[in-house]
Amino acid sequence: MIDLRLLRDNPDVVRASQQARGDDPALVDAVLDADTRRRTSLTEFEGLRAEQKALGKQVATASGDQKAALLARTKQLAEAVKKHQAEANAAEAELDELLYRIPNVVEGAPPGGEDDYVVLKEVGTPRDFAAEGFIPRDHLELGEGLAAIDTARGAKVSGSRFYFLTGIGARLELAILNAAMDQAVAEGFTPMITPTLVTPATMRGTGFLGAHADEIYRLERDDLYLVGTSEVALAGYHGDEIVDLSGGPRRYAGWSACYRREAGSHGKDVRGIIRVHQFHKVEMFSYCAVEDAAAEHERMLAWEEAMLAKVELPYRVIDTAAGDLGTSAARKFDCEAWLPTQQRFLELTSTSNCTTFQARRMNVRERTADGTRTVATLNGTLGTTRWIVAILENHQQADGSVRVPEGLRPYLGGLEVLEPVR
RNA sequence: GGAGACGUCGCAUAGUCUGGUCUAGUGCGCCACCCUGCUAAGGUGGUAACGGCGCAAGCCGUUCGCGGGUUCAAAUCCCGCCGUCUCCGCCA
Repeated sequence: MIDLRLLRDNPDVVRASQQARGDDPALVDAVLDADTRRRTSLTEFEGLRAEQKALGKQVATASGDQKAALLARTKQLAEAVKKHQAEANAAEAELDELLYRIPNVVEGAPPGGEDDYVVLKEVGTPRDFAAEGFIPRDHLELGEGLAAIDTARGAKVSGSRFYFLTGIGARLELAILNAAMDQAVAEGFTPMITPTLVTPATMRGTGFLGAHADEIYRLERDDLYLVGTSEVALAGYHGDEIVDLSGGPRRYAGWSACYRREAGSHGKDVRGIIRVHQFHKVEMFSYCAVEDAAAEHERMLAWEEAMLAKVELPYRVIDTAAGDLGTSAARKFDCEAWLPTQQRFLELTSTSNCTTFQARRMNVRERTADGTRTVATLNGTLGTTRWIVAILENHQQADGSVRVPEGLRPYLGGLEVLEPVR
C-alpha cells in the first residue's frame, strides 16, 4: 500500500508513476475523493461519539427524572452514532479498496513494458560452441544423460511441469542452495526455513493477491495459500511489529520450496525445468530504513552477482521497466544468464526494492526520535533450481559431461566433472 | 478430532463473577530531572499504537486476541472465529 500522505501531498508523483506503469492515473483522483469523504464522515461520527460518551458519564451519576431525561436523549444519540459509524466505516472501506489497487510508486525504473528494460551491464563471454567444434545440448538432454533430471516420471506422478531431480541432479540443487545459504550467512544474514503455506492476510499483505493472483495455489478447504517464494513468509515475519534497525538492516536468508501455477504461460518454456510448478530457492530479504533502501538494493544486486561468479556463468543485469514491475516493487534488477541452446538470456535472479509499500501493508515499523515510521523491505534471489539449467548448458563438454564450477565443488565432495551415465 | 484453561498499553500482572470515577491500576524495564561522594540506593515526573481536527499548544476518536451482538453505556454480558498451554484420541 502506498503512503496516503504522499498521495495527498504529491498526487502528481503518483499519477506519473501510474502512467509509467501503464496503469490508470485517474485512480489517484478516485482515492483523493474517497479520502475526503472518509474524513468528512469520520469527523461527523467522532463529534457525535464524543457527545455520547460525555452524556453517558452523566447517566452514571444521575437519578430520578433527571436520569430519565438523559436516557431519552442518549437513546436518540445512540441511533445517530450507529448510523454515522456505519457511514464512516463504509467510507473507510471504500478508500482502502481503492488505495489497495494502486501499486508501488516507481523509483527510477525506465518507463514502458516488458521489452523496455535497460541493460545495465554484461558480465562474462558466452562460449563459442561452433569454434569448439560441437553443437551444445540443451539442459534436459544433458540432465537426462547425467541421470540428473527425470521429467517423464515427474509428469507421471504429478502432471506437466513437475520433475524429479535424481542422483547428481538432486546433489547439484543442494550444492547450489547450500552455497547460496553459506554466502548469505557469511554476509551476516540470518538463515531461515520458512512456512510455505500462509494465510490470506499474509499473502495479501505482501502484494501477491493483486493482478497476479492467478499464479498462486490456494488450498480451499484450509483457506491457505502456497507461497511462490519465501519472500512472503519473511515479509510477514515481522508483521505488526516495531523492529529495531539501529544496528542496520535486518537481513534474512529464506530457504523454501516455491509453488507457481504458471497459469498464463501455456506453451512457454515447456521443455525441461525452466518453468515449473515447484522449485527451491534461497531468497535474501531485508528490512531497512527507508533512506538506506536504494543502497541496500545495490548490495542485494552485488550479492547476487557474487553467487553468479561462483558458478561462472555469463550474464547481464537489466533494469526492469516500470510496466513489468511487481505490485510491490518500486524498482527491480534482474540477472539473466546466457542460455546457449536458445541464444537468449534467462532470468536467474531478481531483486526488488519494495520501499515502504510491503511494510505498510504488513504494518512493520521502526522507532525514531519523532515516533514510529514504516520501514523499507527488499528481496533478492541467491539461488534456485533453475540455475541447474544454466550451469549444465554453459559448462557442458563435447562428450555430454559437465564441468563443475569451482565454487560448487566443495558442495559436491570435490567433484570436478559430472559424467554421463551410460 | 475431543475436553479444559487462558489471551489486558515493551515484559509481568490487577480489573471480568456484581456493565457506568477504567481518563485501564500496579511492579519491572526505559527516559529526563533531583538528591547523594561513591561498585549502590532514594525521590519526582514521564513512558502504547493508530486516526481526525488544528499554524501550534493541544483537543477529540479508535484499539483490552479478531469479528459480530445485547445495552443509553462493554475490558466486563452473549455468539462465532483465531492463537497459546494442558490432557485425551489419531498419525509418523
